[in-house]
Amino acid sequence: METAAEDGTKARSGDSRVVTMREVAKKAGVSIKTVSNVVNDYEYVSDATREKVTKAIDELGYIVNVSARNLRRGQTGVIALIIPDLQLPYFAQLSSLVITEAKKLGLQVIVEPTLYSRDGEIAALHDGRHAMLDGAIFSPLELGQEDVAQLEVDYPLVLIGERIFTDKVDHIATENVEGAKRATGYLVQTGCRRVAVLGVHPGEKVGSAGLRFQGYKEALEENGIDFDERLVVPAGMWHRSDGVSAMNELLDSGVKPDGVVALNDMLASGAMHAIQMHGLSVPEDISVIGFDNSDDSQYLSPALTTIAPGLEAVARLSVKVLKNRIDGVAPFDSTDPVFRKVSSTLIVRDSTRRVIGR
Amino acid sequence: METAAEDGTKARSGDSRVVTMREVAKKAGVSIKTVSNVVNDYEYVSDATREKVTKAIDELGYIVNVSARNLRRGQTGVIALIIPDLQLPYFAQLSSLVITEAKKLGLQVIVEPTLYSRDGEIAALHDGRHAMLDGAIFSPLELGQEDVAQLEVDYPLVLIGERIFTDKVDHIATENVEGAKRATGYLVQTGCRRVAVLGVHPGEKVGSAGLRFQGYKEALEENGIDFDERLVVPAGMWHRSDGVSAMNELLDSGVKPDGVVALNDMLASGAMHAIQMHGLSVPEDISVIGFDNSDDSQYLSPALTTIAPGLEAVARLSVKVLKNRIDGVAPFDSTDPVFRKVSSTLIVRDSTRRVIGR
DNA sequence: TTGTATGCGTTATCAT
DNA sequence: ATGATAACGCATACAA
Repeated sequence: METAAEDGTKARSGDSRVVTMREVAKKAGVSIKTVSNVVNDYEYVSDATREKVTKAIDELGYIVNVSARNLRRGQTGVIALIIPDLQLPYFAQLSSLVITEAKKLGLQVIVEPTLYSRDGEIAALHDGRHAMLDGAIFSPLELGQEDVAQLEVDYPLVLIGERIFTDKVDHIATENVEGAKRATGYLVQTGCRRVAVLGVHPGEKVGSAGLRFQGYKEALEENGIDFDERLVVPAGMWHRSDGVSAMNELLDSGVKPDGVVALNDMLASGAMHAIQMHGLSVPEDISVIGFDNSDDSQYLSPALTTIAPGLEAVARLSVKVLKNRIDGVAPFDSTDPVFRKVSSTLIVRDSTRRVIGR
Repeated sequence: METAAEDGTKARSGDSRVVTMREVAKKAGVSIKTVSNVVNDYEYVSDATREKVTKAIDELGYIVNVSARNLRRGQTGVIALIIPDLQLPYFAQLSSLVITEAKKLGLQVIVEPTLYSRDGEIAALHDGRHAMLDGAIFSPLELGQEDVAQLEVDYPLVLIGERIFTDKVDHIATENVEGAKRATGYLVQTGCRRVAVLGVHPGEKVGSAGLRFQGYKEALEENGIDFDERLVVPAGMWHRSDGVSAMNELLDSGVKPDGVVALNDMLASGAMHAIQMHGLSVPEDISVIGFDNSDDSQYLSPALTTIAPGLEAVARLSVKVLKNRIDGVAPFDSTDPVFRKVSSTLIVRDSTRRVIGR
């Protein structure tokens, strides 16, 4: 790459400062193919030759021309990451991790926010731009059961996240039911008996709200605690202000919970605020647990106990599977789609009471 | 792009489903050059020819092979966005906007987080990978006055953000002094007379803390209010918990402020929490104003009045300047570096009292 | 206004 | 183990 031209014409036309394989070959006294072999870590190159070539490469400051390589290979080394919104902490964190993992495998990432639109998701999947991408990682939000056909694309695609509506595509899933179950179970362990849940989407089943709510119910059942409808508070959005409203509603209704499972950290943050505004304290009067382990959950007052969904593993696995599909190599070169569920972890901080008897 | 091969060998070798310009040319009964002309919106193509070609392109589903074009042009159509941390809301938002703007100009963006390391910033600037990028937008954090030489790179580079330590490089700056001045001035307009400031970095001048603190002082002076050292609270980090500590410190020290300028929204969020924990109310007892207009500032309780730094404009301008530098075209094809300051806006919400007399 | 021919830098096929 | 050479698909001199 060179400096922008200063005369208003095309840059980098004349000055051929770019070092090519040919020049390296000449300097090292070998053929261009040998240089290529060294650059691509071809096995059968004598140590002596390899050394000579490496030296020439260093001295000339040669770097491969990715465009030429891509043209020749029919690949680009670039993958797309299709997500609802880069500004949501959850996805910002995910993107950050995917970028890191991809870099390790020599892949670059184009982040493509669909901004909560079904059309945006479909466009991102079918856009002609995919002709220049090697594959994609897709976190669906709006696409539903009826859109399964949209996922049949002619390039390697890996699904990530909660929704499960097909077994035809590679999928790295997060642990929603189990995570919520763990959260709820932990509150019970600490002595909570009247555990409320915040952020439920009534009627929904396959989304994160539905799955997490299911985990909550399963935990109660396993612990022999009766389900109480009055402790269930819906919230369409999961922003902090929704947590405030939901918690206020609950407290003002007269039901007195001793624990709260918020379906994400923002709701938890809002809930703690509302509790404190009611003159109650967290965790002495009411324990609060969140979900996502968002970056600032540790900076809340008190620091939030929460469930970490294992985004690192999601990023690592999804990139690896995709890369294997692109290269057509093991271990993911079977025709069977990969399905993998990443386990969640409980992060204990100060918004929950200590476990009894410790 | 095609599906991953399923036999463990290289994908897309044999099946030549890829449509080339040659095929389009044949189908349209014109030369390959003419197709190229149409694809690249060359001016002098007769309408009839253009129509024929466009039709053939549609029917064949042709899309240009970007690798080939890049190889030929010596460009890649990809720029880097070098930022400290994608997980910080401010940078997540910025990235999102830059990606959007770049897309409009046909550019793709590789986001490169440097993770608060000076070495990371230097590496990002000088990495050999830049050979395959057309240019970069860089938001420095750790690099300082003594590193100016690091910015002399051989590719188009646009600086963004607060720190100003060279006039040799294109720079789109944000309005720190003016923004903080506006924030402080607004509190005074609403009747505040004892305005505290949270998050100051003592001794620092060129960073955002220094500049924003300067704005605070200038506003007091212009409004004829005495500067009171006891109302200045330092905070090394700008997380929510730092806001809590800083505000607690202030309130416990006995000084009674009637307004608080927090140097960012996180600090403001923490400050409101501390105020409310002290049994005081926002804005009745104390007004609070933040800085950054972060995505969730509107969801705090009460919704936060804050300063929006105009990130949209930063994104738009920086991408535009960079694109012009890459192409070597007007209006940014002069040899003089561009310097542009983006103005900030006051966003009035509920954490500040109403302006008197309204 | 359009066509012909050449080369961008690499990798892959065949030799040797 | 290494070399010669033909593509890959496109953009551009230059010619017509």
